Amino acid sequence: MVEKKKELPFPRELSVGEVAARSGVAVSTLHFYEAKNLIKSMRSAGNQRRYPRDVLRKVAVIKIAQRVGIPLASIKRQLDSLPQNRSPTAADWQRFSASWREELESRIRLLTGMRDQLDSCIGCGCLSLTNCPLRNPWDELGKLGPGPHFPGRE
Amino acid sequence: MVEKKKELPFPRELSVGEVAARSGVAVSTLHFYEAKNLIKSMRSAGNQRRYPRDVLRKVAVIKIAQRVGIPLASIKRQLDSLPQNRSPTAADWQRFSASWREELESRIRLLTGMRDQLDSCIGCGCLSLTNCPLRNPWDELGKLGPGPHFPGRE
DNA sequence: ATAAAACCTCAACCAAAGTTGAGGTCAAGA
DNA sequence: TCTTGACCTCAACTTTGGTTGAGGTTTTAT
Repeated sequence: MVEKKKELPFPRELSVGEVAARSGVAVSTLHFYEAKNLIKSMRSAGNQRRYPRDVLRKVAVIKIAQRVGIPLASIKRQLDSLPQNRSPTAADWQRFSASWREELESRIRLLTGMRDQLDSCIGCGCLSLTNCPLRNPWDELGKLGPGPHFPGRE
Repeated sequence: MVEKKKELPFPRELSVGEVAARSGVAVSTLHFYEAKNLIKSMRSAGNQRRYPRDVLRKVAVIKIAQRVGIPLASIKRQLDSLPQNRSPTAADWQRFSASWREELESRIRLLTGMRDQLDSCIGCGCLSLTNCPLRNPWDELGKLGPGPHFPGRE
């Protein structure tokens, strides 16, 4: 029996409007992401965008990474690192997730360090130009957030 | 005895280059801050900027607030709220410091909430479109960071 | 068959936080 | 005095992450 790939009616390709509606981003944003090579599309006979369903997950990943504070350029590098011969697996996304976690940890450490410094500044009435550690980020605070060198970020 | 204000040689007015050198920001940045009304200057006979020494503290405050993540427009609103009849006191700066602390707290709460969500995402292999709370910021995470409404921020 | 809704491209625009450059003036040391 | 360095203004450019609009085509529903 030759297993012909049938056109299943349900998981068919999505139009840009459908992706926008389902992912919650504007159509213009999808155009923008495509221009930036974060996502790509096939085209219909009449040149309209057609997306595989897995674009929804990609857009979700982009939005979450943005919420973590990762710039699109870095997200693109991460997406580019996915194997192109197959659809990304849960393990692939988990690698992303893990690296975001490191980024988050480091940002939290940095902010917490600042908050604690701010506490002593409140206490001592400082912000003084000579001795407030908040003045020069290269000191104690710098040590708190040298950053685990987020993949693909310079 | 009439107390004539003597020109003290030491705390004299500073040129833009001196302020740049001492505060660590570029001259162009000082111009920019002045254009945005964050700082102001007197002018010499030849139209060059002359700053009172206290501009150094103001610039320091701006830089620290920026490190906390506060946009210049909000910083300006805070600076504008200072009494203009006298030089800012330690108590004035402490109010700033306290409000930054709140801002920091709220950002830390937000990031921590995200990190914890991310943990469960790593655990469950999710990022799934249907059940990952990271997908819709309006849920649990939203509640973590309604923000104490940072003064002068909308 | 036709009209409305959705889509296309390309260019321009927005905000934030500055930087860069052109063309000209001011001030300080040799 | 004269030259160099520091300064002046104003306009344009940069980056990030998009949005808006004009002018034209495709798809879909009636």
